[in-house]
Amino acid sequence: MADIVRLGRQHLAVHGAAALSLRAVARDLGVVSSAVYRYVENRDELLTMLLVDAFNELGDRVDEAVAGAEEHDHRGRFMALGRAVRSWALGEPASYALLFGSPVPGYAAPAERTTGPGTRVVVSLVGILDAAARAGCLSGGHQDGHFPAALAADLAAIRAQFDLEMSQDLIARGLLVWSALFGAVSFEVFNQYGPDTFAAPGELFEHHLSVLGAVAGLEAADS
Amino acid sequence: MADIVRLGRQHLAVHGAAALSLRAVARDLGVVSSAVYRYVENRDELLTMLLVDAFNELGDRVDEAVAGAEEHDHRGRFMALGRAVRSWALGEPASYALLFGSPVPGYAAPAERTTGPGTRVVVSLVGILDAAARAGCLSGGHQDGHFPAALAADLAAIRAQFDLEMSQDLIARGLLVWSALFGAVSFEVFNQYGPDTFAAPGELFEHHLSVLGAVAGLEAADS
DNA sequence: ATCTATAGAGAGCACTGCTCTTGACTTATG
DNA sequence: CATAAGTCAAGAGCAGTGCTCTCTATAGAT
Repeated sequence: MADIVRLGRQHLAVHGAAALSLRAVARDLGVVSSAVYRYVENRDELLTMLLVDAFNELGDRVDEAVAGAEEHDHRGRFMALGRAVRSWALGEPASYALLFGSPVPGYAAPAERTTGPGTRVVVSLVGILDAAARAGCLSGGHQDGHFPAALAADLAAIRAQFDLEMSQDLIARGLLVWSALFGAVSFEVFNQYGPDTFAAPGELFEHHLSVLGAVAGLEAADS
Repeated sequence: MADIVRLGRQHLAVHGAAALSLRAVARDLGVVSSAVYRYVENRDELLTMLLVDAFNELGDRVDEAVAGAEEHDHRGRFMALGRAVRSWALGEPASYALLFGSPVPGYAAPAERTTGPGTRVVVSLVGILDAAARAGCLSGGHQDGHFPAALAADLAAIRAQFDLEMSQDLIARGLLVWSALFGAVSFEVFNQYGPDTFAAPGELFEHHLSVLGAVAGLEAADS
């Protein structure tokens, strides 16, 4: 019953994740509450459906945005990815909160159904960075070194898992940029900067993205 | 009734923010549910109490850590701040989620009671950065410029509000570092890196902190 | 025509936040 | 000392929640 997911998304957007009520969507569906249990195992399963739905929507937006940039403009692709994440998050704050905010109490996302869609953004990001590295467009730290042993092992494992060309240093920077990107988006979506601090949050984000690109090793195109 | 806050914190830590139940803390208090309404207006007011409590605990930890570092070792103070945030967050994930995760549905923190404690960390951070700037220890971007007008105005307003010496460029970088720090912590606390990705999350964080210090303009001390 | 699968209704259990009324106990006051 | 005021907690009750169970109506297949 696709209607259930549709109405669930609507409720999610209006009332937030933890207030998602099966009875309420049943009401909106014009049906008694017990009836929806024919189609949905659980409140948690509905939450999982909405979770993978949101993950895929975000992934689609990011893929579109990245594909819309020049293939060899690695920095442009990175900026497009960042902007896509931000604009989706601002447009769907409740879904964003479900994906990247505090975990819903008593709910654990089933890894086997969510890890695939849940990693699309980071897969896209490492794809961009590794392509830049292979093209020789990633500045800084071209060799491994000076990492503590355990961290070096973790980074090596990641490099092996994604079959990357990048040095450990660049992988570590990529991880920082990844978390920093979502940190910046979360601050904006969750209003962590304080009320009415910025008249132009988009411009601040653009600045952040630019600096993060440099941190990742993507040089600013000389304009 | 300090016991209510104490038991509330305990429930928060065990069951999470959105599952905080007045009836449950009343049960643990050995009292009927209506009785706690003598001392607490609301479920939301209990949440607010826990919120400012957590903000202050985090602020205390950060202040202690920063005070424990050499006054003129600006980079050391920054690293101490970051480590304090991370260790508190990992120790009190539910409180951290309440402060920096998705907003609790139907709950809006009363600004007049939370903005004070809620800004202690960022006040400490800008204090560190501005002290470094005044001491001439902040590298990069010593003059304003090349910002869009609206963003430049926002940054100028921040500089005026906190009476800062730093250039607009350094303020913008400080904001990025601020949000990136919490992004990195959130990724770790909320398990966003994926399950079992890192055997040594602390070392990765240490790396991130080091890079973020450089982004803010704090040069690594030559060792 | 009968049999079966399916969709939904309805009642019910245990839980939640919250309100209102009632009663007991303590303290201050005339 | 007796009475009035104030404080604390209990209990009932309302509306909402997730979830389970049993029952019924209907459409399609045999």
